[in-house]
Amino acid sequence: MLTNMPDLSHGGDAIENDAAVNALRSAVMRLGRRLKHQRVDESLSPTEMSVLGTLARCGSATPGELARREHVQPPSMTRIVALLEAKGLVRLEPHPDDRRQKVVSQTEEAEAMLEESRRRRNVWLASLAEGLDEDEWAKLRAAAPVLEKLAHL
Amino acid sequence: MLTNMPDLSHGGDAIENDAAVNALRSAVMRLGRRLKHQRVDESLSPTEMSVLGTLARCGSATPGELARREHVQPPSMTRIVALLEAKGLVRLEPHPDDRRQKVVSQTEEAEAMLEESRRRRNVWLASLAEGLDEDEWAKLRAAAPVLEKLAHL
DNA sequence: TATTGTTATACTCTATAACTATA
DNA sequence: TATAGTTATAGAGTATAACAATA
Repeated sequence: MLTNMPDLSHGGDAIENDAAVNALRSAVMRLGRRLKHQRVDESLSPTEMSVLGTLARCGSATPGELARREHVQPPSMTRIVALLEAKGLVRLEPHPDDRRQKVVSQTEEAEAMLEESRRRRNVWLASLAEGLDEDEWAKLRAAAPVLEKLAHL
Repeated sequence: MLTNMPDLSHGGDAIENDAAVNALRSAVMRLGRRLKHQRVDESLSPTEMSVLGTLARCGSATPGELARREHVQPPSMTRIVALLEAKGLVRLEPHPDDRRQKVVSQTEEAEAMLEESRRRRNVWLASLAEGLDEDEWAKLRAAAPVLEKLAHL
């Protein structure tokens, strides 16, 4: 009896890809938990950080866009944006064309905080670097953009 | 004023490594959320799946070992193991040498379920494959073991 | 009538603290 | 006295359902 592998259109690496996805899945879950603990700012959840990162890249976005981007339901994003606003990290303005929507953008405080957060992450990075050799780091650097693409595919 | 980069011992890729970690962090958070939704078995949490995966690789382990491996506190692992046992996916036996400890191992049902889960993941994989080219998959395959190493470093 | 965002509520997962049993 | 595991409890984060306002 033949194994039931997917018939991927681009070639014969289906089995290797499957093994990679297996490894990825478990690594992503575990790393996610560690990242939660390694929080740079104790008062900011991972998703809040991620939203700030998105705003830093995109400038501004509506709550709905942010919810889709972060793969979170709209009510959850309402709460997250409200918390960020209460901390003075985002600003909410009315949408110019559609009075149902709002426009969320980051404040100067957020920008400063992201800079500080980057500095602190470097400490964690340096401690991790002990355990990886240069070849492993190279593989990580090469895969990072692919993982990002995968995350919002 | 000089930027405050960490002084990594192995060479001059500190800046690239930092960028990679940034990308990794946000990708891991987002992918984690998507994986939660893409659950193969609706009744199994990501950590439960991860524990089964560990048992499949290691044969058996004590609750304490599993907790350390999954980066979860002992009480959480107690609950997870109890749920898995209730579903008939793991078996608990007394430790041969130490009557405080227990030995957790997977059942035949778990093995069958993991096989089915692998099959279903392939469907998801195939749909994702549309968005990645062969070069990107190659980078992912190369990085997968490094991510696993990072996850339990 | 469809869409954006919000409110109210409940659920899932994990953590901390206190406890039991064994080493 | 220290360690493995458990019980009880609380908290964080997210989801679903029902609703309001606007398109």
